[in-house]
Formats: sequence, structure tokens, C-alpha cells
Amino acid sequence: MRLSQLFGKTLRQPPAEAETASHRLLVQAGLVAQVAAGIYAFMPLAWKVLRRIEDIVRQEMDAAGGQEVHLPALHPLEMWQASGRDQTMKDVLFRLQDKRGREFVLGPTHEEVITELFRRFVRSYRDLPLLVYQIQTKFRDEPRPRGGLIRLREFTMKDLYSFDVDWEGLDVSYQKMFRAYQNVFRRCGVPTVPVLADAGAMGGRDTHEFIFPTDIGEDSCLFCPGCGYAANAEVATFQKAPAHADEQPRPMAEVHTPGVATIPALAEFLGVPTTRTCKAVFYTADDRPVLVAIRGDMEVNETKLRRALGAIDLRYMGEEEVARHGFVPGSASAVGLQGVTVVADDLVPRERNLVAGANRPDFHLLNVNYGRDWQADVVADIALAQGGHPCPQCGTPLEMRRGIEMGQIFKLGTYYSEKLGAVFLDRDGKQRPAVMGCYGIGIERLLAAVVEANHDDNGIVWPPELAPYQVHLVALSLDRGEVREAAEDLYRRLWETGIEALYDDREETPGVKFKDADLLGMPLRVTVSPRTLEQGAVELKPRRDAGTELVPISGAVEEVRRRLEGLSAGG
RNA sequence: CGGGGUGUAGCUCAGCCUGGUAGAGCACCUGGUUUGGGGCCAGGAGGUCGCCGGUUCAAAUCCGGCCACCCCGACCA
Repeated sequence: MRLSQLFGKTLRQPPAEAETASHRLLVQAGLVAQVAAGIYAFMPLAWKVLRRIEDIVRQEMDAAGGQEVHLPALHPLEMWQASGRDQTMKDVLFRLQDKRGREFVLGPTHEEVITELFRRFVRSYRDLPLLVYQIQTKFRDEPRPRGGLIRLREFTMKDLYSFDVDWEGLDVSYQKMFRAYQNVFRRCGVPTVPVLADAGAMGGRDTHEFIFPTDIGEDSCLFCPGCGYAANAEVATFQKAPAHADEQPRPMAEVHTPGVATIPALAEFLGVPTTRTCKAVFYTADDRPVLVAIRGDMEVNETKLRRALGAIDLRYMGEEEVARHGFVPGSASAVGLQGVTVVADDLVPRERNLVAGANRPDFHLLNVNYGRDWQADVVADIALAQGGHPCPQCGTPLEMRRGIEMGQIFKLGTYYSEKLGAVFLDRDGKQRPAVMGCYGIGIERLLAAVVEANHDDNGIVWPPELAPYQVHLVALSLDRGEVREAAEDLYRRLWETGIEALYDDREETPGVKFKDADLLGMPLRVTVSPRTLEQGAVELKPRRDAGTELVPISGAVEEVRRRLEGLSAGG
């Protein structure tokens, strides 16, 4: 490819809206262009990289026994009504009608369609296990697209669905995918860590997310340096030890606390640790008010809370709304309170003599004891694990890090197969629902992560296996006939040898060309100039190293090939 | 949807407070010069100042409404 002809130009200055390195570099390099919020166009170089990523994914899925299919993006609404996800996912569904008024959704994922196909074609346990995947565009009307390619509304996803006769079979499929995912991310040069995760709207049990640790990540995860425990903060647990369990319950007493409305203020006012307090946090769960009681030094984990309540919609209640319900923000507790569902973190009932709100402005209660003074409708672990909390397995203090979810693997079980009739006849002639798993990877997000993990101050540093071209051929002083001739000849011979080369044949100054070469990030730069030709040589420079080296022009193609092999093998 | 911010040339931004001819750098075109890290000179092209309405003799500028985009929170690959 000749740079003079390439569709897409590098920018001197990155666009103002780009905050993450990957977003900035991809836009500045002219690889991607935003069309609308969360909707991007991919220019030729980016498209080549995306296809290479897809190829890696495809190879690993095939190696694990997957069969690729192509599924529609338009789904009849009825399919989504059948699974119930027209409701549980309604906020992200793009919906439309055909001219007869029939309703469709733009597929945000494909469990419904694939399960329907299973129903039509699979009858017997002899057809199982079955691993089917697709690499296709998915549409989700995300509440907030962000971070360039990190969170899109239209994006490509590799989705594999596994169907097994039983849970043991699913375990095998799950493990295959687990390994395949590790292979994919390793080959793409993106370090990832598998962590325990929440199954969310997908239903199902075990699930792992593959997290790329980075400060720009949207997820928080907890890692144990002692035993390797790793979990998304949404589901992470920790050892909760009561601080005052050995005390005898004392008589409850009201105390005047003028202007004290927060836990830190309360603890300071009374001269007690925050572990002595019980915090009340209000939520609205599917339109009913909920009071959450949790020890004052902890935060509420909304994912756990939603799960404990079996709620679909959960939102934090603002102060005005709390007051509107007749509760007293800043001095609330479950003691003597009516008309609200009470959820207690499972640590609270084990504590004695806590300080809690009196449900009267400027008053709190001392020595509040669970069971004697109040009861909860639900007692569950709803505390948010944070850095420093003891590991649930070994007690070592956990470390919290942010990260981007690169992929997630789920054990779905029989949720969809039962709802949508994906059944087969087992060995005994008995009809059973297939035990399903699903396994997704966001392709554009992976591209963003590749750049995020492989760049320096000057630009992108493509891993060789993903680079759009292997060689960036730079010719300086093209007005000199001998340079043009040598460069053109080298360019032709590289391609004849099967080495993909990008050729900067533009009439630009050396500085411009070198800057662009660094920004665009091909693994090996080859420079031809009057200076090198004087010595009958060309200059080689691997993108990821600082040093340059002259090699004789006669053996240049061979040498380039050797270097590229070295770069790939070097990983 | 709540909170914060920004919309002026392809990109980065000034001008707005204090109303009166729309600007700079980079990019682009022409010519010249230069040639190992975004060089220099001269000339040129390019803008419904996000949209609608209001105030005014006059609106990029003041007022109102709307829209888009970005960032922080509730969702997810």
C-alpha cells in the first residue's frame, strides 16, 4: 500500500474529546472516525487489524471445536418476548417496525436465535456437545457509550454458544473456552486476568470475566496477592468479622445529635469507631422502597443487593425522595419503621449495641440490637468488597484494581433451552433441555485494548500478528532518482516475497515521515535515503526498539524477513 | 435518567463578559526553497459561528427553548 493513496490521514493534533490513549491514537492515526455517539467508522488500516483479530478469534474457536454460523441482525420481537428479555433488556434494545407494523429488534446478542435453531435441527444426545459461534454486529442502545471503542452501541462480538447433555458436559465446554480465551488474549498482546463475575441479565451460574487491568477500566476487581483469589467487585466477598459481638446487649437510649447526618460525623460526635454504627441507605427496587442496613464502615454492593431482592430495577434514592416517603435522611434506621422492605447485611445481626438513626431529625439511638429492636425482611451479604478487606479464602488483604472486561464466559444452564424449547432425547429416550453456555468477546474493544496495551509516547506499537502491514518503508528525498528507484524496487521485492509493506511515497520531509511511521506503528521500519544509498544500504528499525541498523540493500529483503520472524517469535 | 462540561474552517482553539467587517496555528491547493525527527517564504481556497425562536437599527456575542458530543454515576463485550 502506498501511503500517498491511503484513505485516511494522520492528524497533527489529537481530537479534544479523546481521553484514553487508545482513543487518541486510533483517531490521531486516522484509523477510526466517530459517526455518532458509540458509533464508529473503521478506515482501511483499522479494518485490517480488526480482521486479523477476528482471524485469531476464529482460529481459537475452531481449534476448540466451534462451528461458525451467520445469524440475522433483525430479530422478530416475539423471540425476545418468549425469553422474557424484551423486558429485562428493554433499555438497551433498538426496536423498529417493518412497513406492515411487525415489530423487530436489532439483535443485542443471539441466544434467542441460536436456541431456536437448535430446536429445529437437534433432536438427539448424539448431536451433542455442540459449539456454535458467530462474529457479528450487535446493537445495544447503551446508556452511555464511552472511551472511544471501549463501549459502543454498534459493535462486533464473537459469541459462542455451547449445548451439552448435562452439567458435566458444560464444565468441559466451559474449560475449553476458558483456555481458548487465554490463547486469544495472549496472541493479541493484551494481558488479562480471569475473575469471578456476576451473571447479570444473562442468567446462569458460574461466570468468569477476562479483565485487562488498566486505570481507564470501568470495572473494579479485587485480587488476593496471597492465594490468587480474583473477583469483580460486583460479586467479590471478604471475611467479615463482627467488632462488638462479645458484648451484652445494653438498653437502647436516644441521644441528641444536632446537625449530625453522616456516619463520619456521627462517629466523631460520639467518639466511637464507625464499626459501632449502623448505616441506613434507601433504594427503590421495582418501585418499592427499600431500606438497607449495613455497618457504618462499609458500602452497599448494588449488584448483590439487586440479587438479594430479586429485583430487576434498582436505583439509589435521593434525599428528597427519601423525605417524600416520610423517612428521615441522616437519621434513619429500621427501628420502628413501617412501610419499607428492610434488607440487612449479614454482618449487622452479629453485632451488638450499634448506633443507628432514631427516625427523628437530630436524634440517634444507642445500643440498637438486631432481633430485640428491629428485624429485617432479608438478611444477606450485600457489602461491597474494597481494597484492604481480608480475602475470603485466606484472609490476606485484598487489592483493588480497575480493568476492562475483554470477554465473559457464562454457564447459562437450561434457562433459555427451557424457555425456548431447546430439548433433545437422551440415551433413555427421555426429553431433556440442553445445558447451555455462552462466551462473548467484543472485537472493537479488543482492538482498543491492544492499542492501550501496546503503545508508547510516539504512537501505536502493533504486535506483529495484528499489524496491518509488517513493514513501513520510508523513502527520503524522493526527488532523487536513485532513491525513488531503490525504494520502488525494494517495495516490489518485499511484496513478491510475501512481505506486506506500507510504502511512504509522499513528498514529505523526513520528520513528517518518521513521526507518521511511529504513530502508525508497523513492526519494522525500513528507510531508504541518499545517506543509506551512499553505503549501498537501507536502514532497519524495529518499532519497539530505539536502535537502527544499516544492512546491504542487496540482501535487504532477506534480512527484513529474518527480522520479522525474530519479532514474531520474540512475542 | 441525574450531575458537570463543550459546540466558531478538516484538527486544536481565540473572539462572547463590554453587540457593529469572523480570526490564529496546523492541515489543504499553487509556486519556490529545504531534505534524517512534524523546516522556511510567498500566494490561495475553505465557515448557514450546533439548530429554532426572541431582544435590538444591528447578534458568534444578550435572553429562551431544543439538539449533538464529551466526562462522572445507574448497564455491559
